[in-house]
Amino acid sequence: METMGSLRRTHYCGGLRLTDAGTEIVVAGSIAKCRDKGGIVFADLRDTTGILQLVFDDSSDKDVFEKASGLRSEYVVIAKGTLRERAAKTDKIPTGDIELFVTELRVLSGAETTPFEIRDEINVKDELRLKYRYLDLRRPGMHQPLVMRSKVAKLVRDYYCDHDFCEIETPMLIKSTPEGARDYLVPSRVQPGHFYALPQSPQLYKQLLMLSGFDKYFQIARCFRDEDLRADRQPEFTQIDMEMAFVTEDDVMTMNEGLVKYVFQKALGVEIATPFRRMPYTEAMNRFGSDKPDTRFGLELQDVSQTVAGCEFAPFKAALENGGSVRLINCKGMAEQLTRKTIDKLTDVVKTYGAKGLAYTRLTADSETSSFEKFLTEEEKAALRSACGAETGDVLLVVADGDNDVVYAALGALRLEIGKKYNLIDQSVFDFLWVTDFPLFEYDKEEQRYVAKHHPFTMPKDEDLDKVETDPGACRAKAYDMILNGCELGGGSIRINDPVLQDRMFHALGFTEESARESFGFLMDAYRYGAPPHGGMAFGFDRMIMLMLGRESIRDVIAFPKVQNAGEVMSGCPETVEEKQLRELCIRYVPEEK
RNA sequence: GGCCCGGUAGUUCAGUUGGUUAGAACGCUAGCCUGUCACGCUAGAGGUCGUGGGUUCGAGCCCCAUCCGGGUCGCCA
Repeated sequence: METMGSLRRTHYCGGLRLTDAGTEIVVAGSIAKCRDKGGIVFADLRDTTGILQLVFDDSSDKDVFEKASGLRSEYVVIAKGTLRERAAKTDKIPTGDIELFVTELRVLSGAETTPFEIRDEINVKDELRLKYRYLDLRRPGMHQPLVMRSKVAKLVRDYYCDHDFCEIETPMLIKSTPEGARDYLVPSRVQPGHFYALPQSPQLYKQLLMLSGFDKYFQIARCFRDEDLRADRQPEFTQIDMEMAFVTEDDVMTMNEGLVKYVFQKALGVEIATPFRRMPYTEAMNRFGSDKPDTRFGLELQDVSQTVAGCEFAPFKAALENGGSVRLINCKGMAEQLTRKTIDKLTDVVKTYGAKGLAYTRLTADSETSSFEKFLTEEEKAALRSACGAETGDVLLVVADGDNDVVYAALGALRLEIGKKYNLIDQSVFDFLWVTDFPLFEYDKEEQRYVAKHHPFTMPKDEDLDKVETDPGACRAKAYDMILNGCELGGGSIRINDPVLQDRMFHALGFTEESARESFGFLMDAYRYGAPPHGGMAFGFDRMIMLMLGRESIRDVIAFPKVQNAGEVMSGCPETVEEKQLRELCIRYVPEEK
């Protein structure tokens, strides 16, 4: 192993071109691959910008050539030499026209054989990649998302700062509140038996900053939620969080359309048309069965409850009697693709969302098969087919349930499944959309009460103000979500700035005076001293990067992600701690069972 | 907490109705090779079949339990 001696890097690999030929340079990095031909040695040098071929032959210094023969993958080197045009060029890498004829080589570190090859094309299990995350991150394809994160974070700061926003940090150790996601708890040593929570979002603090007169706030904030993971959900994640005073829904939406337009233009060179389309929540649910509809393809839902009312098919009858609905998707011209066997598989899909089954009618050129039409009269059958525009070649997929949420969830998921499976989705577009007019409350069947759909500080629509007590289910909120390609990119709302209205909200949510004060007393007090109207939103930063780069997993855009059990395989956390640490926190030590 | 999928050489995988010495490719090691770039040729090393029980004359294969990873439902104001 050698030191760098007097050598210092003068250039990075990736940007060198034929026009640089003839210059003497020093490059540094890792050996990606050696090709030792005996009399001539080629070595690909990789740094964070790309790859440059090093070359050694019998005109090389003898010691240098010997050193080159001993190079192995992932050795760390610094090399000085003359950049020259290649005798044999390649268009496989951007630097394929040139190579470095090395005159001085210093091997700064050896390397054992890595558990997997450091190349983009490899296919290795996630488990292994995550255990050796530092090696996984050496792959050029893994650099891209982290570089993009950095770039986008800067653009976000530029945009908001240019619009007079102030970036303010809020605490990471905060009070635990019972509403919403489960908190990560942190025990206090100084106050035994007392706990902090890690923030699920800077929500309350940013609202307080508004009534402190900061007017426009933003923060790129780490957030924590102790809930189960998904491909697009990590327990520790980053939000672009913002809030503005003296604004309406339109103002917040316009400001953030501008942000997205700016970021996509500067970071990807993609022009996004603004303003975005807007779709009320009820329309999104009725047409797409989802509050984050993927509007890049059709297969919209149709409500046929009226048409089949009175028919004798038991599942339809039961659904309608229980206040639910019968809805279907007409898969136009897909009768050949959606075979009986395929429909059986799709039935399993809807069942995971609580549907009891999937009724169908399949109209091929030579036959008409249906799981339910035999229970309908000829008139009812004709009425149903005409209501949904059924023609030869179509397949009707029908879900009926007494719970409309089940019908929406099942058909919404079915729609996505078919769209993905049969490539109906245009992958080349960024399809933005606002979903607006969310319900203020949703009924929690388990707790038998209304809970806040967004959060308890969300302002009701002006025209629904009197429904907060009388008809909570019909009460709409000044809340909006930004949807990109069927994913929730961000969401927000106008907040309640009237303490009286806030009291009514807490009351409607089933809080007693005491329990509301217990959790949110400081906030309620704050609003008594004068608060401007304000609202804002938050974006999932990780998810944004993921969607910008078309990645499948959120783990790809996070340097050191957690796995499904919320642990981190590389370091092995979470881990038990020493009894002494627990005693300091007055937490009883429970030895591990053998 | 539920459901589904996976765990066999360093890696990715194959492994028949349970049957002799568990295979391939890539990687790795050694030798040869002066224009390679998925270099080529020759030879070689490399395996507690995730773990623990059980069934059996015999288990990579069957059964039970368990651990690890992935997807998903619930959950995620």
